[in-house]
Amino acid sequence: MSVRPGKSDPIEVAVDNWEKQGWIEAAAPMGVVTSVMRVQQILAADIDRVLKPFELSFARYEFLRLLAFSRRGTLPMGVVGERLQVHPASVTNAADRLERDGLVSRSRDDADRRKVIVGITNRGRERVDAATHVLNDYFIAIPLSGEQQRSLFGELRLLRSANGDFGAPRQEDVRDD
Amino acid sequence: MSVRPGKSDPIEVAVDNWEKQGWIEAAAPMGVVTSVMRVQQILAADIDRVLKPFELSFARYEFLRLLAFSRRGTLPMGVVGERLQVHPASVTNAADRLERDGLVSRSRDDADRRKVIVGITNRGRERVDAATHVLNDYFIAIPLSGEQQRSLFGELRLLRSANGDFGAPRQEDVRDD
DNA sequence: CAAGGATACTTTGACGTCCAAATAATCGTC
DNA sequence: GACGATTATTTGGACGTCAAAGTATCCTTG
Repeated sequence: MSVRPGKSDPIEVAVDNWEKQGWIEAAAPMGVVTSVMRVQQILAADIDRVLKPFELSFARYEFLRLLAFSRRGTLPMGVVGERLQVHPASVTNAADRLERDGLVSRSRDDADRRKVIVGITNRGRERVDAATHVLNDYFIAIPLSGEQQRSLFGELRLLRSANGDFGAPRQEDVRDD
Repeated sequence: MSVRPGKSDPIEVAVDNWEKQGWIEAAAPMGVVTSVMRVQQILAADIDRVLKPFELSFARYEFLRLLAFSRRGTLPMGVVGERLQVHPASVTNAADRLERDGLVSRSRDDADRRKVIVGITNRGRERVDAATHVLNDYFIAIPLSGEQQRSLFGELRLLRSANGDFGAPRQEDVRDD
């Protein structure tokens, strides 16, 4: 797992330390886990930077993006949390902020009045489309070959799968609004 | 990039949506980025759970681990931030908490009295060793083959490298104390 | 049809992390 | 010695996460 001369990669140093301690089995996965954490940190920082001019966090961007893709541009709060895999309180927080900025609006479901329906506004659509455009430029610039991307995606998918991120397709997931 | 029957993986759905919108080039890297974010979230939650009995966050664990590996068990604050790639304020925060718990102690560098030296206490060593033991069990249980781990590590390393995470080996990195 | 349990969301409060900016102390140098 | 650079700390704010409590509504059961 080590590379040529100039060690200096903090994570490789850590892996080496692990092996020196005799934690052979754990060394490689520790390196993988630490790498994921670090790469996430890098990506998050980049994305925040890209999204800053639009006054969107990644979480709020994903929220808007999800609504924009839905058939009617509206979804119940619960479904949003489910799709985005975030805590209900986080959904409420994000919705509060988006509503304050006039990018979404809330209303009650007539059929089930417990449900709160969030809908993207025209302003929200413009905002998220503009942001997506710039974000896509960033994505495209990521220095991985198609093959590397497929491989990486597949391995990460194994980790997500192990966590039960997407079990058998559930009924609720068939429809999209 | 799609798998067999039961779609229902939110990220694959997003990738499909991207492609349907005609954002072909950006679809795959978007999926990769989103996957990294999601996997980090899963790992962080797992690790927090594992570390909870030791009253350590992952950041504080890494802090202690770093000190425990250093020759003298002490490092200047600045070096800690550099190795762990975190903001100075975060280092101070973590050190405050660790000091409060009696796991590290602070003192001034005699040679350069601007520098604050943090040192791990015996209590800190016991704590981090115990935590490492349990954490290693978690790492070993990660469901990836050796080959997959190497591959994953390498691809993540490309992303870190692109960010300039570990350029040419710097002088400061040669020594370890 | 009334009661009780489940469901959907919100609210509040506590944490943890990150960043920016201001402050303080010290070092090196001219 | 004085000035500019370096090293930490402090403060305040923005976010995201979680737990727990609360409200409103739905649905089933007796």
